[in-house]
Formats: sequence, C-alpha cells, structure tokens
Amino acid sequence: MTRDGRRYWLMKSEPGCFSFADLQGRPGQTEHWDGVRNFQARNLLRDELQVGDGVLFYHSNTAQPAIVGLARVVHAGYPDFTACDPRSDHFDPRASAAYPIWYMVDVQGLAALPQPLTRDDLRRHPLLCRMDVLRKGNRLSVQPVREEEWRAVLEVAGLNDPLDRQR
DNA sequence: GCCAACGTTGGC
DNA sequence: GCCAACGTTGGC
Repeated sequence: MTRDGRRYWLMKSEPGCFSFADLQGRPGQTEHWDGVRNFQARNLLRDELQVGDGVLFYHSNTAQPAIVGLARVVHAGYPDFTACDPRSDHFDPRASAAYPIWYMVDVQGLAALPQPLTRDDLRRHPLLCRMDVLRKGNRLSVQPVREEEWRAVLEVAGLNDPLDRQR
C-alpha cells in the first residue's frame, strides 16, 4: 500500500549551524538531517516524510528568521547514527543499533528563494499567515505544511514548482 | 540578553 | 499518574 500524493513540510535550521547555502554546497545538494531530539518531530521523520515530499527550508534563531529555500526529501526515515556516536553533540546513550530511538531523512536542495520570506512577509499573506511556524511557542523542527501554503510560497517567490521537474 | 512556551525528567 | 523543576527553543 503506497501513499498517494506528495506532502509538504517545513524544516528549521539555525543558519549558524547549517544554512541553506551549506545544503547547496553539499555533493548533489544532499545531506542527512540529523540531530532531531524531539519525539513528535522524530515520529514525523520516521513515519511520515516520504521520498518526493516538498520541504520549505526555514532559518530559525537568527536576526532575520525566514523561509529561504526549497528542498525535497530524497531518503525516507532511517536511524540517526549520530545518536550512537559518543563524539557527536547529539549523542544519546540510550540509543543503540537495535533501538535507534532517533531518526533522520536525507534532503536535497532545489532552489533558493529570490528573497527570503520573513515572518512579517508570512503574516501579511492571507494564506501564509496561518502557517504553524508563526504560532507562538511552536518549537517543532519539522512541521507539516498545507498544499496551498506550498503553492503560495512558490507564487510569492515567482517560481515554478521545482518538484514537477523531478517526476 | 530576556523570557514565554514547551518537552522531559524524576520525586513522590 | 501528578506536577514541580529544569533545560531548550527561538522570537524579539
């Protein structure tokens, strides 16, 4: 049984730690999204994100938080090996190969937005003002995005849907 | 740097 | 199972 239709997600990253430009600089513009240590986000990574899903890349905890780029999921959830690496900042002594606890996906950068979409930009938009990322106190590093929100971001950015080329 | 909001931990 | 204490996130 396969899931029909792609879905869309917003993923947060602190640009001082890993920026959209960093993703675009990786071979194949692809990198694994490790280090998520929140069970709600873990469940999404493990169970919900699928190859081909669209990703809005959001810069958080920075002077100008904004959606800055478009990406896609290129590998569905698999164990986050950094949890088993004692030298990693994300080491979790409870995790093991048999019980990985934490999961990650691989993400590929597709296009930078011509202009970052700031929180003010989002708040002013009739559809984007409903996005979860604007909700006060929202700390989920991976969160669902409605299809109309994905389309609205493309429209505001003046971009065609980069996922259409990936079929 | 402040602080509100939230998730997690652990004593009971 | 409750809930206070604590740590973290992240906008401002």
